[in-house]
Amino acid sequence: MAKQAPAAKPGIRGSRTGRPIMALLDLLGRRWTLRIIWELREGPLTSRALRSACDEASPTILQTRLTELREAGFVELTDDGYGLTALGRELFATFTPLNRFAERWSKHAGS
Amino acid sequence: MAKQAPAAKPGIRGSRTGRPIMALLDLLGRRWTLRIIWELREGPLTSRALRSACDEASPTILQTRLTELREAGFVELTDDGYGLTALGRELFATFTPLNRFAERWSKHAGS
DNA sequence: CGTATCGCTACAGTAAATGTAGCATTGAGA
DNA sequence: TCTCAATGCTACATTTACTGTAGCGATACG
Repeated sequence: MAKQAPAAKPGIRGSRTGRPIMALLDLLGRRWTLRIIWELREGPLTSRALRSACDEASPTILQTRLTELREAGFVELTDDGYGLTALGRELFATFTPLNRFAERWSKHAGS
Repeated sequence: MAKQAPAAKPGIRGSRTGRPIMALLDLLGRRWTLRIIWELREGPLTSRALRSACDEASPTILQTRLTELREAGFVELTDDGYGLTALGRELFATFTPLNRFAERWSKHAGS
């Protein structure tokens, strides 16, 4: 699976299908991606603060994800650290209902 | 495939934090999970039809994800194949806005 | 200068996913 | 009954992704 530089979103599986949702699902379906967006919801965090928020995940993978998220236009690096862009906040807003769903889910399936 | 019954969600990172959203983000943030739910949106698929829909992903990992999704209560195996449960359809509904967002995002064109 | 943080990277080790093959079961057809 | 095809599912070697730890260069403050 050689990854050439495609015209669509670089390195994002499914981005060549012409179905943006596939590219988005692929990007979001990578480890820590959803979590990062979630942790940045209330404002920018420094790379190390983000790492703490993400349960001390490996800086290697956080850096990788942050780069992907920056290329996707969801995250930007400012003087205050990493923060969601306007687009990123829109994305976050789309899965805000997830939070309420998660609460219902946790009651449904025991625990 | 033995149904273990720990306090939280078995094998789901963050399920012990008491924040269901973390468990859900972890589950959804695994490769093919979002995609599987997406592909089942219009009705049940057999395991092999699902595999085709998922770009011929490895049956090993699809089986793993399907088991996780079944344990989470999002997917069930019926006579027609794998399908979303009522809960699974609710979950799908929460990220339906993602589709529209993805369209906007693709026009925004990152990087 | 010394120290402390920042963003970021190297690298060995481990976990996860892939790709291919195939098993056991079921049901339809000859 | 004996194929034949499709089902859900698994084995296993290879490849890729991620982890954990350490540390770099740059910047800032005393």
